[in-house]
Amino acid sequence: MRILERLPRESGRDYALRVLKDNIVHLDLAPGSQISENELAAEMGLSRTPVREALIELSRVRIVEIYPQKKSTVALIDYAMVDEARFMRNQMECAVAELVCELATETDIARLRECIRMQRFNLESYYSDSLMELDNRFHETLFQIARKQEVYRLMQGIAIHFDRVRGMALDTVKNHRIVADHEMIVSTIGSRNKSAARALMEQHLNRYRIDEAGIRARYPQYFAEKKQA
Amino acid sequence: MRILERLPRESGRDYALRVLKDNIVHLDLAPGSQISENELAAEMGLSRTPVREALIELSRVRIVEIYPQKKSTVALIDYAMVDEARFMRNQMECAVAELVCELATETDIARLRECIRMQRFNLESYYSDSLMELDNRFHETLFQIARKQEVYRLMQGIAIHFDRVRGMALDTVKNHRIVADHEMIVSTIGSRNKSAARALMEQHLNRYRIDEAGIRARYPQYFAEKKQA
DNA sequence: ACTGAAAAACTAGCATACAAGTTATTGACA
DNA sequence: TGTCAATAACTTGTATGCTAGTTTTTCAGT
Repeated sequence: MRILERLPRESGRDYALRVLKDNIVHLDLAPGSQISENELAAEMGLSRTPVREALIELSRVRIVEIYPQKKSTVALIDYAMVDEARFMRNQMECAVAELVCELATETDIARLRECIRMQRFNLESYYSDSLMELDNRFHETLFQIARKQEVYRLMQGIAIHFDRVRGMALDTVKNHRIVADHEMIVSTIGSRNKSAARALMEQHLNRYRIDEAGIRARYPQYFAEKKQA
Repeated sequence: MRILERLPRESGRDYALRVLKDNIVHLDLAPGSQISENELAAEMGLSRTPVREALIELSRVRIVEIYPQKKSTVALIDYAMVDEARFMRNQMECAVAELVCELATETDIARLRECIRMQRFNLESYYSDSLMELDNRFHETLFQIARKQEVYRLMQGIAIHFDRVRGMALDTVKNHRIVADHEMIVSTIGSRNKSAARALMEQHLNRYRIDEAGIRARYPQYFAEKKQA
């Protein structure tokens, strides 16, 4: 497991959460692998309590499974879960895009353009690692403008299912395409064209579609059996 | 505070959660009131640990606010929060209604009709307390048919903000209206009419609109100041 | 070598003790 | 009576011990 640096005034619980999430999305804690409060606590230099609290929180979004008195595991990849995360994001982002057309002030739009400027800069300097971060910031800003920050937070909670498979995909998303999308979206927001904004957002989110079958073929042991309906 | 009966194999944490939620929505734990892990634990006959875990979970949906080393409080009513909960529900329910038109089998539709049958029975026998429960079951069934159960669970998490003000409203929703809505919705689902199902669902959810100003006037001390944007 | 039961080594849930920080109280002094 | 500092009484965060349940291991008996 990769142990991150603990931030200045970060609580033990938040630290444990951050470390666990990082290791889960990067597959250092493999899907299906068993995890133990004791071991994790020892590795992070904490006691069981904050680690346990973090695990409980992760189990709420079904990325960790706790079997009382037996064991806890990192959840296997369940495409039903991934689909729910994507579905929720699609619906909320599109609705937010429309709302932003109504609500955005000139200052708001300037903030969005600033996001995009940083993304462009990032593209040219080939630090493509952090583009995802800037991408997230752009979308979060949209939710802020629409006054739907809590919805964004909840969404991010289950988004970890999606993020985990995103990292496994072979064909990475073309980054310049993403930034170009952002520019068009902001432009339609500026012209207050709700239906266009929604349509562009829908198209934009579709770029993140991933090759489920390909990943499943390469890592069959990471996948849960499809449940019967 | 109202202490509920502990269920057979219910964990301490789940029990604490249930008791806390119940007391929060029924205002026995008033908005803004201070709560202490120690006191709550004593009242429920538990130790701090499970109570604390429950409080952490409630703080995730911002219905409880934890100020480390200072105090914890029941959140004041924040209409921004209520709006987010309603927004999320509206969007997801409408999208799910469309999905159900595609996915519902005859068996699924029979399940929905059974829900409605029980609601009708309930209407006639004037046990109107539990109609909300049956109403919830109907909507949850829709999410199950659409294979979006986790989305439903997340939604229910912040729905507590909405439920709390719902109980404070003077003019109660006309119950027979709700059941009639359900019947029309199922009927459009049966005919696979997506746009009609969405429209009916939107109309249906609008029946839950509440008189914000009226409640605020009666219970000003329960409300948070409006934040500056 | 195989079977099966006892025992040891795990698991997470819960209780409790302590630490670190904040607030309320007390009481001396002006 | 009023001020202010010491202190006591809270708060939540974390560590640790104990309980109850499950799994694994051990080892006797065949």
